[in-house]
Parts: sequence; structure tokens; C-alpha cells
Amino acid sequence: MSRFDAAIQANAHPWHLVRPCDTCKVRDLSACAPLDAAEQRRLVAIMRTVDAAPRQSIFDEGEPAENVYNVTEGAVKLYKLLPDGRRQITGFLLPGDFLGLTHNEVYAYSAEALAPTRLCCFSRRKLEGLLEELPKLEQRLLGMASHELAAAHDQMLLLGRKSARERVASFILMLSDAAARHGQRANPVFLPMGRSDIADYLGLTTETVSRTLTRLKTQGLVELGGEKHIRLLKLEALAEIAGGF
Amino acid sequence: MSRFDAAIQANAHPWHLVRPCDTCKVRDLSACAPLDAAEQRRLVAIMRTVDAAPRQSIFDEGEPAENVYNVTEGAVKLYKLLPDGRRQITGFLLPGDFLGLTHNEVYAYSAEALAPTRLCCFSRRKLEGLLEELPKLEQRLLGMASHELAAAHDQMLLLGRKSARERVASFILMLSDAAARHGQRANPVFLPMGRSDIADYLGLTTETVSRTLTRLKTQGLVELGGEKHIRLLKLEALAEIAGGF
DNA sequence: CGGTCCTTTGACACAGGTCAAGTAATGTGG
DNA sequence: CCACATTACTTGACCTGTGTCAAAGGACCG
Repeated sequence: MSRFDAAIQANAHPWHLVRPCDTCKVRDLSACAPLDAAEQRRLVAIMRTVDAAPRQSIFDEGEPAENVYNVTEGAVKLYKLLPDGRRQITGFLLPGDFLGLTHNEVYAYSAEALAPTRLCCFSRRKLEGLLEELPKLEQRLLGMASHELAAAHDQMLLLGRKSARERVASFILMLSDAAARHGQRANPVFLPMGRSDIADYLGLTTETVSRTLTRLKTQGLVELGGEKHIRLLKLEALAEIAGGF
Repeated sequence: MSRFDAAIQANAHPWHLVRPCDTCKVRDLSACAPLDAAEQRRLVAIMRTVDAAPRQSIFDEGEPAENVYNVTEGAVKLYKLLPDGRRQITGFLLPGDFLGLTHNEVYAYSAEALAPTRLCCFSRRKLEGLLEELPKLEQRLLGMASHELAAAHDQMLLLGRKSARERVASFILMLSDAAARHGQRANPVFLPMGRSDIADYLGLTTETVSRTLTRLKTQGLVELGGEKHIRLLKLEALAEIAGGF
């Protein structure tokens, strides 16, 4: 069995790199043609599979940026730290998402697995070499980068100008949408991360996140099933809150 | 005189697209070869020059994303609005920067000139066509996008976790660095934007920006020469504040 | 069960927002 | 070039949303 087939067998194929994603509509950029079999083979040749347990670090900010990763299964958080320990989570990644892409010598953020995670790992040097020859691949990367940039702009609006209530509502809806795109249950939303990760993503404290969620519950907008599941009761109202109306 | 030469004559050539920038070290990505003359000619053929006066809108959020722009001279601000008018400025652009690049049908933010500005305007459709044939160009765009992404992450850390004092210090230093990269005076820094733009960029109010600046002045860290010039007196101390020490 | 960790809840403090006034810069028409 | 209007910036007094500190549940696990 070739390396290529083995990779597919192991369900660790970098699908999202080689073709538009079936379930994640956002990334289904019609302009991007999928790679053909030969091209995929070349890509898989420079790839290896990496697994990470929850809480395991994938890489740290400031470390030499030797690899680029593509999430295949699981969930990852990206974050930056200030010297005194204050933390900002800059993103939660799901299957199909990319991390480590940079034109710097070192990583600009740290990455850590949230759940049992499987990643496709590429040597950055080799991948950059391959990019020269596979423009389709570069197109996909550019498409992904510009989507991430748009998401980053939304997050700046959230962090700079939204109230705690609006941030939490936005967050719940965002998770629900992401779940739907990944073919998972969208309504009782599953929160794979703890309160302090949510807080560090939204620029709040755990206490404020907790209080805000209980207030949304009290007001009949959501229902909390355990700590990690939220049922959205009034989608319309939540969307209005999230949008800042 | 050819269109190509005319464009150079008029100092409206998209230099930053075709080759690493001389002054802006950040963008001098060794991996990116400059375009040759024939390639540049093709690029210039689908380009036109656009001028914008201060406060003039270049495009608005939600508008069909028909063009992509490259700033040649001047300065531009990008921003997003909430329905009630709250505003978040997501970036200030200087010569060499890009705007309008998206894989969406519509612009994700509004763009407005801060100063008299000259831009290179490309039809997005045509540029995307050209990208298929000029992989070097796509490489440059990918490099720029990944730099912007890193800047966006820094800004998220600032907005989510830094105090007003730290935000203002970071901002001044950022402007000073940008000026230096563009071959302009770095120490009495020139602020091309007003207080309310600064506030909307830092997620603060004009009052807080103003108070914070006077406090930095009182403490002997900066000197305010008029409203639009700031002399950095204790760079080291400012850098420590900005970094969150 | 008895720890450990995470979440929730409460009481209180404070950074930064809001409202309001005053002052300086900029522009405009005569 | 000056009066005047307008806009931008600063400063002050006060208020509030969110952070801080502390403690009390809950969930999970050996």
C-alpha cells in the first residue's frame, strides 16, 4: 500500500488542502479547482500525520516556524500571551483549518489541542517549494487566508466595540454555525472548551462569561444543559443581540 | 508613451505588487521574486489610477466587491460599523498596502481616505484571471495576507487584553515603526488621523485617548507638539508599557 | 468518599465610559 | 486679514459595566 493510500486509510488526508470542502460551505470557493491525483500524491509525499491529546501543545509563540499544519480531526486553540500571563485566544480551529502559515522565522502565536486532535504536518520549507509548482494549492491557501482575515476583522469589532452580552451571543451563534458547517448538531450547541477559554477568546473574565450565560438563561433565550451544551431558544433575539441592535 | 510608462511617470505604479518593497522591510520577503518587465506590463494593463481626497469613501461594507486596490500614496482607514453607529477601525493603510482582497461577493469593511491618496485599482475579476498565470503575483499576495493576519492577531491581543495606557503606547510605537519603514521621520511621530479615529482603532473613547496621552506627557514619556505630533522621550519605557510588562 | 478542578454566585472596586463644559485649531465669507 | 462659525481636542465630575476577590456548589476521578 502506497504512502498515499495509507494516509487516506488512516483518515488523515489533507482534504481541505486539495479540494473545496464538502461540508464547510464557507471554504467552497468555486474559483479553486481541486488538485488532481498526481498533485495530491506530491502533497502527501511531504506530509506526515501528527496526533495531539487535549491540552497538548502543538507549537509555541516564538519557536522557529518549521512546520505548517492542517487540522483533520479534533479542535485546536491559538493564543498569544502577555508577559504577565494575560492571554488572548485568537481562534478556535476545526477540521479543515490551517495553522502555522507565516512568512516569519518564528510562530506568531501558540497552538494547543482542545480535544483529541489529528493534524497533517508539512515541513514549511518543502511546502513552499511545492507551492512554486502547484499554483492551485497556493490559490487555496490564499482563499483560506483571506477568509481568516475577514474573521479576524469581525473579532476586532467584537473585542473593541461589543458589550459582554453581545460578545457571548455572537460566540454561541458562531459556534452553532461552525457546527452546522461541519455537519454536526447546531442547536444544542456543544462547547468543547471551558469557560476560561471562552473568556480569553472574548476578552472577558470567566466570571463575566458565566454571569452573562446565566442571565441569557434567566431571560429565556438559551437553556444550559450541563456546562458544555447550550440550547438556543430564541435564535432571532440572539442574532439581534449579537449583531448589536 | 505606453500606458506602462505613463503609469510610472505618474508615480502610480503598483510597485508593491511587482517586487519586494525597498523601504518596507517587513514586506521584503526573500522568497518572492520580482515580476519581470513583461509580467509588470500585463499587470499594468488591467490597472487604473484612482485618487481620493481626505474623508472620501473608497468603498463601503456590503457593497459588491468589484475592485482590489493597492495604496500608492497617502493613507487609508478600514472600518466596520454596528447598526447603532459604534465603529471599529480595523487598520490604517500606508503605501504598499492592499485593500479589497476577499473571496466574498461583497466587501467585509468600509475604506476611506485619511489624507490625499492615490491608489492602483484592479478589477477583481481580471486580477483573479491574471493570478492564474502569474504565480509570483499570487505568492506576493499570500505573503501580504499572512502579514496582515499576524497584525490582526496582535490587534486582537491589544483589544482583548491591554489597558488603555498599553494600547496608546502600542499605537504610538506602531506608528513610529511604520513611519520608519516608509522612510519617514520616526521620532516626532506624525499622526495623520484624529483622536476619534485613534479611539475607534484602539477600542476606546476620544476622551480616554486624550487623557491617556496627557498622562504620558505629564509623566515625561512623550512630548505633544500640536495635536498631530508626538515626540517619544523614553522609548524603552514606552516599549515596556506597550508590551505589557 | 475525599481531593482537585471548574463553574457559579456574591460583594465590592475601579478603569474607562458618559455627559457636560471649556479651549484651541481650522475653516469661511466678507 | 479679520470676525465668526465649526469642528476637534482637553478637562472635569460622575456613573456603570466589568474586573477582582472570595467563597460556595458541582463534576469528575483515583
